[in-house]
Amino acid sequence: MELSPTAYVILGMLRLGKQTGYDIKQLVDKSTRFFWAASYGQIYPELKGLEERGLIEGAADPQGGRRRRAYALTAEGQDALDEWLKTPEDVTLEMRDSALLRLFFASSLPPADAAAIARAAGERHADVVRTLEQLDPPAGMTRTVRDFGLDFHRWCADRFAQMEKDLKEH
Amino acid sequence: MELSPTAYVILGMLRLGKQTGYDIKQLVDKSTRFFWAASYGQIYPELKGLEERGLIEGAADPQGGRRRRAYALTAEGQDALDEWLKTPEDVTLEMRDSALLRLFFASSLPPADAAAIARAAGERHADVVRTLEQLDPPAGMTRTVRDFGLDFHRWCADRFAQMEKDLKEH
DNA sequence: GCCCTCATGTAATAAGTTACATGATTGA
DNA sequence: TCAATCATGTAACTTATTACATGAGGGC
Repeated sequence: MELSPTAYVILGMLRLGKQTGYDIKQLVDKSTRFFWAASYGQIYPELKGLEERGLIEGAADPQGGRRRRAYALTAEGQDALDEWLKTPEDVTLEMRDSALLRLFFASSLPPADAAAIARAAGERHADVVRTLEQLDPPAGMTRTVRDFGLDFHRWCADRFAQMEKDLKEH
Repeated sequence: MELSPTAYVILGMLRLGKQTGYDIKQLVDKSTRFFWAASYGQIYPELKGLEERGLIEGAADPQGGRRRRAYALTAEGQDALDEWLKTPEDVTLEMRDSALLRLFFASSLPPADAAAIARAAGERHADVVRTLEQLDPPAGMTRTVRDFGLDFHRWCADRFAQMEKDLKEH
Protein backbone atom coordinates (compact mmCIF):
# COMPACT_ATOMS: atom_id res chain seq x y z
CA MET A 1 0.00 0.00 0.00
CA GLU A 2 3.02 2.28 0.55
CA LEU A 3 2.02 5.11 2.84
CA SER A 4 4.21 7.95 4.01
CA PRO A 5 5.51 7.50 7.56
CA THR A 6 3.43 10.39 8.85
CA ALA A 7 0.29 8.77 7.43
CA TYR A 8 0.56 6.13 10.13
CA VAL A 9 0.70 8.76 12.86
CA ILE A 10 -2.66 9.99 11.59
CA LEU A 11 -4.14 6.52 11.30
CA GLY A 12 -2.91 5.71 14.79
CA MET A 13 -4.38 8.86 16.28
CA LEU A 14 -7.70 8.16 14.57
CA ARG A 15 -7.82 4.77 16.23
CA LEU A 16 -8.34 6.69 19.46
CA GLY A 17 -11.55 8.12 17.99
CA LYS A 18 -12.88 10.69 15.55
CA GLN A 19 -10.49 13.66 15.23
CA THR A 20 -10.06 16.89 13.32
CA GLY A 21 -6.72 17.90 11.82
CA TYR A 22 -6.34 20.32 14.67
CA ASP A 23 -7.02 17.60 17.24
CA ILE A 24 -4.41 15.35 15.67
CA LYS A 25 -1.82 18.09 15.83
CA GLN A 26 -2.57 18.64 19.54
CA LEU A 27 -2.33 14.92 20.25
CA VAL A 28 0.96 14.61 18.39
CA ASP A 29 2.38 17.62 20.21
CA LYS A 30 1.91 16.02 23.58
CA SER A 31 2.80 12.48 22.73
CA THR A 32 4.63 11.21 19.67
CA ARG A 33 6.46 14.41 18.91
CA PHE A 34 9.41 13.30 21.02
CA PHE A 35 10.13 10.50 18.57
CA TRP A 36 7.92 11.41 15.61
CA ALA A 37 6.78 14.97 14.91
CA ALA A 38 4.20 16.27 12.44
CA SER A 39 3.25 19.78 11.33
CA TYR A 40 0.01 21.21 9.93
CA GLY A 41 1.74 21.40 6.59
CA GLN A 42 1.89 17.62 6.62
CA ILE A 43 -1.30 16.76 8.43
CA TYR A 44 -3.90 18.56 6.31
CA PRO A 45 -2.66 17.42 2.90
CA GLU A 46 -2.18 13.91 4.27
CA LEU A 47 -5.76 13.81 5.55
CA LYS A 48 -6.94 14.64 2.05
CA GLY A 49 -4.79 11.93 0.53
CA LEU A 50 -5.87 9.29 3.02
CA GLU A 51 -9.51 10.09 2.37
CA GLU A 52 -9.00 9.75 -1.39
CA ARG A 53 -7.48 6.33 -0.80
CA GLY A 54 -10.46 5.38 1.33
CA LEU A 55 -8.46 4.76 4.51
CA ILE A 56 -10.26 7.47 6.46
CA GLU A 57 -13.57 9.20 6.09
CA GLY A 58 -14.23 12.85 6.85
CA ALA A 59 -17.50 14.59 7.61
CA ALA A 60 -18.45 18.18 8.32
CA ASP A 61 -18.83 18.57 12.05
CA PRO A 62 -19.30 22.27 12.80
CA GLN A 63 -19.29 23.62 16.34
CA GLY A 64 -21.67 26.56 16.16
CA GLY A 65 -20.64 28.62 13.15
CA ARG A 66 -17.15 27.23 13.38
CA ARG A 67 -16.28 25.04 10.46
CA ARG A 68 -14.78 21.66 11.38
CA ARG A 69 -14.08 18.44 9.58
CA ALA A 70 -13.75 15.32 11.68
CA TYR A 71 -12.19 12.13 10.37
CA ALA A 72 -12.65 8.49 11.30
CA LEU A 73 -10.87 5.30 10.30
CA THR A 74 -12.54 3.11 7.70
CA ALA A 75 -12.23 -0.68 7.78
CA GLU A 76 -9.48 -0.38 5.15
CA GLY A 77 -7.70 2.16 7.33
CA GLN A 78 -7.85 -0.19 10.31
CA ASP A 79 -6.34 -2.94 8.20
CA ALA A 80 -3.58 -0.72 6.86
CA LEU A 81 -2.65 0.33 10.38
CA ASP A 82 -2.68 -3.22 11.73
CA GLU A 83 -0.59 -4.44 8.85
CA TRP A 84 1.99 -1.73 9.42
CA LEU A 85 2.11 -2.45 13.16
CA LYS A 86 2.75 -6.12 12.53
CA THR A 87 5.51 -5.72 9.93
CA PRO A 88 8.50 -3.95 11.47
CA GLU A 89 10.41 -3.76 8.21
CA ASP A 90 11.02 -0.05 7.94
CA VAL A 91 12.97 0.47 11.13
CA THR A 92 13.79 4.14 10.95
CA LEU A 93 16.17 5.35 13.62
CA GLU A 94 17.41 8.83 12.98
CA MET A 95 19.07 11.26 15.28
CA ARG A 96 20.39 14.75 14.82
CA ASP A 97 22.11 16.25 17.80
CA SER A 98 23.99 19.49 17.31
CA ALA A 99 25.51 19.20 20.79
CA LEU A 100 27.24 15.92 19.93
CA LEU A 101 28.34 17.41 16.63
CA ARG A 102 29.91 20.37 18.40
CA LEU A 103 31.57 18.13 20.96
CA PHE A 104 32.93 15.94 18.18
CA PHE A 105 34.78 18.93 16.75
CA ALA A 106 35.56 20.59 20.07
CA SER A 107 39.16 19.42 20.40
CA SER A 108 40.28 22.93 19.42
CA LEU A 109 38.24 24.42 22.26
CA PRO A 110 39.36 25.01 25.84
CA PRO A 111 37.94 22.17 27.99
CA ALA A 112 35.75 24.66 29.84
CA ASP A 113 33.95 25.54 26.59
CA ALA A 114 33.45 21.89 25.76
CA ALA A 115 32.11 21.35 29.28
CA ALA A 116 29.60 24.15 28.67
CA ILE A 117 28.28 22.36 25.60
CA ALA A 118 27.86 19.14 27.56
CA ARG A 119 26.11 21.07 30.29
CA ALA A 120 23.64 22.68 27.87
CA ALA A 121 22.95 19.28 26.32
CA GLY A 122 22.24 17.75 29.72
CA GLU A 123 19.86 20.57 30.63
CA ARG A 124 18.01 20.14 27.40
CA HIS A 125 17.28 16.51 28.32
CA ALA A 126 16.34 17.53 31.86
CA ASP A 127 13.82 19.92 30.31
CA VAL A 128 12.25 17.09 28.35
CA VAL A 129 12.03 15.04 31.54
CA ARG A 130 10.13 17.85 33.25
CA THR A 131 7.80 18.17 30.26
CA LEU A 132 7.07 14.46 30.17
CA GLU A 133 6.45 14.36 33.91
CA GLN A 134 3.81 17.05 33.58
CA LEU A 135 1.94 15.32 30.77
CA ASP A 136 -1.17 13.50 31.91
CA PRO A 137 -0.20 9.87 32.40
CA PRO A 138 -1.54 7.87 29.47
CA ALA A 139 -2.96 4.37 29.52
CA GLY A 140 -1.94 1.07 27.93
CA MET A 141 0.92 0.81 25.54
CA THR A 142 1.43 4.57 25.45
CA ARG A 143 2.40 4.36 29.12
CA THR A 144 5.15 1.87 28.29
CA VAL A 145 6.47 4.27 25.68
CA ARG A 146 6.25 7.26 27.99
CA ASP A 147 8.20 5.40 30.66
CA PHE A 148 10.82 4.61 28.06
CA GLY A 149 11.00 8.29 27.15
CA LEU A 150 11.39 9.32 30.77
CA ASP A 151 14.14 6.78 31.41
CA PHE A 152 15.80 7.72 28.15
CA HIS A 153 16.01 11.45 28.80
CA ARG A 154 16.98 10.91 32.43
CA TRP A 155 19.83 8.70 31.30
CA CYS A 156 20.96 11.27 28.73
CA ALA A 157 20.80 14.08 31.29
CA ASP A 158 22.94 12.05 33.70
CA ARG A 159 25.41 10.98 31.05
CA PHE A 160 25.93 14.51 29.76
CA ALA A 161 26.38 15.70 33.34
CA GLN A 162 29.07 13.08 33.78
CA MET A 163 30.71 14.17 30.54
CA GLU A 164 30.68 17.74 31.78
CA LYS A 165 32.40 16.67 34.99
CA ASP A 166 35.02 14.66 33.08
CA LEU A 167 35.76 17.59 30.79
CA LYS A 168 36.19 19.97 33.70
CA GLU A 169 38.86 17.70 35.16
CA HIS A 170 40.66 17.90 31.78
CA MET B 1 27.04 34.46 8.94
CA GLU B 2 24.16 31.96 8.89
CA LEU B 3 25.46 28.70 7.53
CA SER B 4 23.49 25.54 7.01
CA PRO B 5 24.00 22.94 9.73
CA THR B 6 25.75 20.58 7.35
CA ALA B 7 28.22 23.30 6.42
CA TYR B 8 29.74 22.96 9.88
CA VAL B 9 30.24 19.25 9.39
CA ILE B 10 32.35 20.11 6.36
CA LEU B 11 34.28 22.87 8.12
CA GLY B 12 34.91 20.54 11.04
CA MET B 13 36.16 17.74 8.84
CA LEU B 14 38.46 20.15 7.02
CA ARG B 15 40.02 21.13 10.33
CA LEU B 16 41.49 17.62 10.33
CA GLY B 17 43.33 18.50 7.11
CA LYS B 18 42.87 18.95 3.39
CA GLN B 19 40.03 16.76 2.09
CA THR B 20 38.12 16.01 -1.09
CA GLY B 21 34.33 15.76 -1.12
CA TYR B 22 34.75 12.01 -1.31
CA ASP B 23 37.05 12.01 1.73
CA ILE B 24 34.55 14.04 3.72
CA LYS B 25 31.77 11.60 2.92
CA GLN B 26 33.94 8.69 4.08
CA LEU B 27 34.82 10.49 7.30
CA VAL B 28 31.19 11.35 8.02
CA ASP B 29 30.12 7.77 7.36
CA LYS B 30 32.35 6.42 10.05
CA SER B 31 31.98 9.11 12.63
CA THR B 32 29.29 11.79 12.80
CA ARG B 33 26.67 9.89 10.85
CA PHE B 34 25.27 8.43 14.05
CA PHE B 35 24.16 11.88 15.16
CA TRP B 36 24.59 13.94 12.00
CA ALA B 37 24.52 12.42 8.53
CA ALA B 38 25.41 14.00 5.17
CA SER B 39 25.01 12.79 1.58
CA TYR B 40 26.92 13.60 -1.61
CA GLY B 41 23.88 15.58 -2.70
CA GLN B 42 24.58 17.92 0.17
CA ILE B 43 28.34 17.82 0.34
CA TYR B 44 29.30 18.78 -3.22
CA PRO B 45 26.96 21.77 -3.58
CA GLU B 46 27.90 22.90 -0.08
CA LEU B 47 31.61 22.78 -0.91
CA LYS B 48 30.94 25.08 -3.86
CA GLY B 49 28.95 27.49 -1.70
CA LEU B 50 31.54 27.56 1.06
CA GLU B 51 34.26 28.31 -1.45
CA GLU B 52 32.23 31.20 -2.91
CA ARG B 53 31.91 32.62 0.58
CA GLY B 54 35.64 32.31 1.08
CA LEU B 55 35.43 29.93 4.03
CA ILE B 56 37.27 27.16 2.24
CA GLU B 57 39.64 27.01 -0.67
CA GLY B 58 39.79 24.27 -3.26
CA ALA B 59 42.61 23.30 -5.57
CA ALA B 60 42.98 20.68 -8.25
CA ASP B 61 44.88 17.76 -6.77
CA PRO B 62 44.86 14.93 -9.32
CA GLN B 63 46.12 11.46 -8.45
CA GLY B 64 47.48 10.19 -11.73
CA GLY B 65 44.83 10.83 -14.38
CA ARG B 66 42.14 10.83 -11.73
CA ARG B 67 40.59 14.23 -11.26
CA ARG B 68 40.41 15.39 -7.64
CA ARG B 69 39.68 18.64 -5.92
CA ALA B 70 40.95 19.02 -2.37
CA TYR B 71 39.70 21.70 -0.03
CA ALA B 72 41.27 23.44 2.93
CA LEU B 73 39.96 25.83 5.56
CA THR B 74 40.74 29.52 5.10
CA ALA B 75 41.30 31.82 8.08
CA GLU B 76 37.68 32.97 7.71
CA GLY B 77 36.55 29.35 7.72
CA GLN B 78 38.51 28.69 10.92
CA ASP B 79 36.84 31.68 12.53
CA ALA B 80 33.35 30.66 11.43
CA LEU B 81 33.87 27.18 12.86
CA ASP B 82 35.26 28.47 16.15
CA GLU B 83 32.42 30.92 16.52
CA TRP B 84 29.85 28.21 15.94
CA LEU B 85 31.54 25.89 18.43
CA LYS B 86 31.50 28.57 21.09
CA THR B 87 27.85 29.61 20.69
CA PRO B 88 25.55 26.71 21.45
CA GLU B 89 22.39 28.58 20.45
CA ASP B 90 20.95 26.29 17.86
CA VAL B 91 20.55 23.18 19.95
CA THR B 92 18.98 20.77 17.51
CA LEU B 93 17.81 17.54 19.07
CA GLU B 94 15.70 15.49 16.73
CA MET B 95 14.75 11.87 16.84
CA ARG B 96 12.65 9.69 14.62
CA ASP B 97 12.13 6.18 15.81
CA SER B 98 9.59 4.06 13.98
CA ALA B 99 9.84 1.36 16.65
CA LEU B 100 8.66 3.72 19.38
CA LEU B 101 5.92 4.98 17.08
CA ARG B 102 4.69 1.44 16.49
CA LEU B 103 4.85 0.62 20.19
CA PHE B 104 2.90 3.78 20.97
CA PHE B 105 0.02 2.53 18.84
CA ALA B 106 0.45 -1.13 19.66
CA SER B 107 -2.33 -1.43 22.26
CA SER B 108 -4.48 -3.18 19.65
CA LEU B 109 -1.76 -5.78 19.10
CA PRO B 110 -1.29 -9.03 21.01
CA PRO B 111 1.49 -8.49 23.59
CA ALA B 112 3.68 -11.00 21.76
CA ASP B 113 3.65 -8.78 18.64
CA ALA B 114 4.50 -5.71 20.68
CA ALA B 115 7.33 -7.66 22.31
CA ALA B 116 8.65 -8.50 18.83
CA ILE B 117 8.84 -4.80 17.99
CA ALA B 118 10.76 -4.08 21.19
CA ARG B 119 13.08 -6.98 20.42
CA ALA B 120 13.83 -5.71 16.90
CA ALA B 121 14.48 -2.23 18.30
CA GLY B 122 16.92 -3.61 20.85
CA GLU B 123 18.78 -5.58 18.23
CA ARG B 124 19.09 -2.53 16.06
CA HIS B 125 20.89 -0.72 18.89
CA ALA B 126 23.06 -3.77 19.55
CA ASP B 127 24.08 -3.64 15.87
CA VAL B 128 25.18 -0.03 16.27
CA VAL B 129 27.21 -1.01 19.33
CA ARG B 130 29.03 -3.67 17.32
CA THR B 131 29.68 -1.18 14.52
CA LEU B 132 31.06 1.43 16.90
CA GLU B 133 33.26 -1.13 18.62
CA GLN B 134 34.87 -2.03 15.32
CA LEU B 135 35.68 1.55 14.39
CA ASP B 136 39.31 2.51 14.95
CA PRO B 137 39.46 4.21 18.35
CA PRO B 138 39.74 7.94 17.78
CA ALA B 139 41.68 10.53 19.77
CA GLY B 140 40.70 13.68 21.64
CA MET B 141 37.17 14.92 21.86
CA THR B 142 35.97 12.44 19.27
CA ARG B 143 36.81 9.66 21.72
CA THR B 144 34.59 11.29 24.34
CA VAL B 145 31.77 11.39 21.81
CA ARG B 146 32.32 7.83 20.69
CA ASP B 147 32.21 6.63 24.29
CA PHE B 148 28.96 8.49 24.70
CA GLY B 149 27.61 6.77 21.60
CA LEU B 150 28.65 3.35 22.86
CA ASP B 151 27.08 3.90 26.27
CA PHE B 152 23.99 5.34 24.63
CA HIS B 153 23.31 2.44 22.31
CA ARG B 154 24.18 -0.10 25.00
CA TRP B 155 21.67 1.53 27.29
CA CYS B 156 19.00 1.54 24.59
CA ALA B 157 19.65 -2.11 23.74
CA ASP B 158 19.26 -3.05 27.42
CA ARG B 159 16.18 -0.92 27.92
CA PHE B 160 14.40 -2.34 24.89
CA ALA B 161 15.31 -5.85 26.05
CA GLN B 162 13.72 -5.03 29.38
CA MET B 163 10.63 -3.69 27.62
CA GLU B 164 10.43 -6.88 25.62
CA LYS B 165 10.53 -8.92 28.82
CA ASP B 166 7.86 -6.76 30.47
CA LEU B 167 5.59 -7.09 27.44
CA LYS B 168 5.96 -10.87 27.40
CA GLU B 169 4.76 -11.04 31.01
CA HIS B 170 1.62 -9.13 29.91
C1' DG C 1 -13.13 45.72 21.80
C1' DC C 2 -9.44 42.69 22.07
C1' DC C 3 -6.86 38.69 22.65
C1' DC C 4 -6.63 33.83 22.88
C1' DT C 5 -7.94 29.48 21.27
C1' DC C 6 -10.16 26.77 17.77
C1' DA C 7 -9.86 25.54 12.99
C1' DT C 8 -8.42 24.94 8.04
C1' DG C 9 -5.50 25.45 4.60
C1' DT C 10 -1.57 26.88 1.29
C1' DA C 11 2.82 28.79 -0.55
C1' DA C 12 7.46 29.32 -0.12
C1' DT C 13 11.30 27.43 1.26
C1' DA C 14 14.61 24.35 3.29
C1' DA C 15 16.69 20.10 3.84
C1' DG C 16 17.95 15.78 2.48
C1' DT C 17 17.85 11.17 -0.11
C1' DT C 18 18.21 8.37 -4.16
C1' DA C 19 19.46 7.37 -8.35
C1' DC C 20 21.92 8.15 -12.07
C1' DA C 21 25.79 9.63 -15.37
C1' DT C 22 30.58 9.75 -16.06
C1' DG C 23 35.15 8.24 -15.97
C1' DA C 24 39.83 6.85 -14.00
C1' DT C 25 42.68 3.46 -11.18
C1' DT C 26 43.76 -0.67 -8.71
C1' DG C 27 44.07 -5.35 -7.77
C1' DA C 28 42.60 -10.14 -8.37
C1' DT D 1 39.48 -8.39 -18.15
C1' DC D 2 36.43 -7.48 -14.64
C1' DA D 3 34.90 -5.82 -10.37
C1' DA D 4 35.66 -2.72 -6.77
C1' DT D 5 36.99 1.62 -5.34
C1' DC D 6 38.06 6.43 -6.11
C1' DA D 7 35.99 10.67 -7.56
C1' DT D 8 32.64 14.40 -9.01
C1' DG D 9 28.48 16.01 -9.87
C1' DT D 10 23.30 16.74 -10.85
C1' DA D 11 18.23 15.99 -11.29
C1' DA D 12 14.22 14.37 -9.50
C1' DC D 13 11.95 13.59 -5.68
C1' DT D 14 10.45 13.39 -0.86
C1' DT D 15 9.90 15.26 3.41
C1' DA D 16 9.14 18.76 6.58
C1' DT D 17 9.11 23.53 8.53
C1' DT D 18 7.66 28.27 8.58
C1' DA D 19 4.91 31.72 7.77
C1' DC D 20 1.01 33.45 6.33
C1' DA D 21 -4.15 34.15 5.24
C1' DT D 22 -8.63 33.54 6.86
C1' DG D 23 -12.27 33.47 10.04
C1' DA D 24 -15.40 32.03 14.16
C1' DG D 25 -16.15 31.64 19.29
C1' DG D 26 -15.23 32.58 24.20
C1' DG D 27 -13.84 35.25 28.03
C1' DC D 28 -12.09 39.53 30.14
